[in-house]
Order: sequence, then structure tokens, then C-alpha cells
Amino acid sequence: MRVTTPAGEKASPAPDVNQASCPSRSVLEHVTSRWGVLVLARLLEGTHRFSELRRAIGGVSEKMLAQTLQALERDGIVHRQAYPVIPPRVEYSLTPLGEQAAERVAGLARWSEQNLPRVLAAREEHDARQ
Amino acid sequence: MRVTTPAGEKASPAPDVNQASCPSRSVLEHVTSRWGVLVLARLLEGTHRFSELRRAIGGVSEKMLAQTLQALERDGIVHRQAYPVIPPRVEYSLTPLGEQAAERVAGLARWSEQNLPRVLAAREEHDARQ
DNA sequence: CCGTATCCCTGACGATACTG
DNA sequence: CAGTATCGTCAGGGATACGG
Repeated sequence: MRVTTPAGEKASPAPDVNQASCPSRSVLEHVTSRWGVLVLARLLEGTHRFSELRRAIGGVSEKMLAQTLQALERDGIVHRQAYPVIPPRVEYSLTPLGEQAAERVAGLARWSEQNLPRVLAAREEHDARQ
Repeated sequence: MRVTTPAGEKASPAPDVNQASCPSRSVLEHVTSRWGVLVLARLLEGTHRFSELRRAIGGVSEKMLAQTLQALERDGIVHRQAYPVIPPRVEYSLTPLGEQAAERVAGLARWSEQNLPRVLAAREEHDARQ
């Protein structure tokens, strides 16, 4: 899980809360990542299996879905329940912490959709003035 | 502003609201982008000049700050006020639409910070089990 | 079915230099 | 001061193949 590892960050005197080294950034990045948003939205509706998520989201590669789920699981946001059966069955759901995150993220996503017309209008007006 | 332009997206039969082609994604991406979050947080406190933002955020290149501000301006989220003086003076502030976005994004950022200890603990526990 | 491993390419980003 | 232009890098992410 790379995600960040500044390594060679210039030591700045001030305690940089909003700088690149801010660790809460990583959480935000996982939750607002391209597929993270969609996964959380889906899991807000209830438990889902891997391939259910894959189909429901659509357009996500196995690799990215697995990577996204692992990051969210590691962060304690998604719970992974594996059943030792053949064929394998794994179910994903939100932890209590994850529900909080998912609600906020979904709220932001809803806001984006609701205000999309305004944004689109703003873009057109902006582009019209070159 | 590239951001997205699938171009060669496979035409899927279902109306894909959460798919890659979902246009509200672009708005979300602009406001939750690495520098977008920090810019909005800063502008929530009030109007700022370009170099004020640059210093306040820290670690952002001129190129990325300009790019971020342009995307947000085009989306009608940030207002750009240029004064025809020498030396140039440009002030950035939030539009009413931008305030809504900034509040939600800042709320999510605050959540991330407040729950960072929980996330970090979850990570350690997860890593301990390999 | 549920992933992991590998390859590879695009484009996001930083650094630098330059303009009005 | 407030950007634009150009270049080089390298990590994100898709495609594919394979494993338990």
C-alpha cells in the first residue's frame, strides 16, 4: 500500500497541519478516491460480495477494487468477512466508523449531483468568455 | 483542463449513474483533489491573494495552485478578482456555491483529523495480524 | 469465486525558466 | 506579483495471466 511516503520532505519549522505530510490526508484520499466513493456508496445500502460490488460499480478492474477494499479495511472503515467454503465467499460491509465516513462522503457526492447544473452553467459562462 | 474525457467508453445499456462517465465526478474530483481541499479550507477563512495561498498551503507548486484555482473558478466555486494595477493583484474568494462545497469538504477533512487516531489504531491492529 | 502478480503506459506533478 | 511554457519523473491504474 504505497499511498504516500514523502521520505524526503524538507523539514519546515512550523508544524505543518495542512502540508503534504499531514497524515489525515491518507484517510481522506482513501475515502474520496475514485473507487472509494463508489464502494462506500454501495456499502451504505448494505453488505455486498466482491463480485456484486464489481458489477454494481461497473468499470472497475479487479485490481483496483481489491486495492480499494484493502485500504479501507486496513483503515477500519470496511469489514471483511470471509467464509471458508468452496467456492470462496467474502462479504464486505461498513464498520461503525465506516458508516460515519460513508455518510459524509455520500453527502458530498449528493451535493455534487444536485449542484451539477449550476456547475455546468458556470462552466459554459466561463468558457463563453474564453 | 483534462480531468476526464473517457472518449472511448464502452456504451453500456444501463444508465450508469455511478460509472466512470458520471459527470458529477468531475466536480467531486476538483473539490476533493489534493490541493483543492486545502485551497477551499483556506478560502473559507476569507479572501486571499495567490501568493498568500501559496505560502499558507505550503508545498504546492505555482503550476498546481494555478491549475487548481482555475478548475474551481471555472466550476463557479471560486471567484477571481483581478485588479489592473502594477504590480498585479489578484484576490480569490468563495462564491455562495463554493461556500457550500467548502463547508462539506472541510467537514470531511475535520472528520478525518478527529478520527485519525481510530484509523491509525485500526491499521496497527491490521498490520499486526500481517 | 476471490483474489495476487506482472507488465506497461498514461498523465499528474514538480522544477525550472520566462513574460506582462 | 501572477501567472504560462516546457520538460522529465514516476506512481496510479488498466489488461492480462495465474493461483487457492
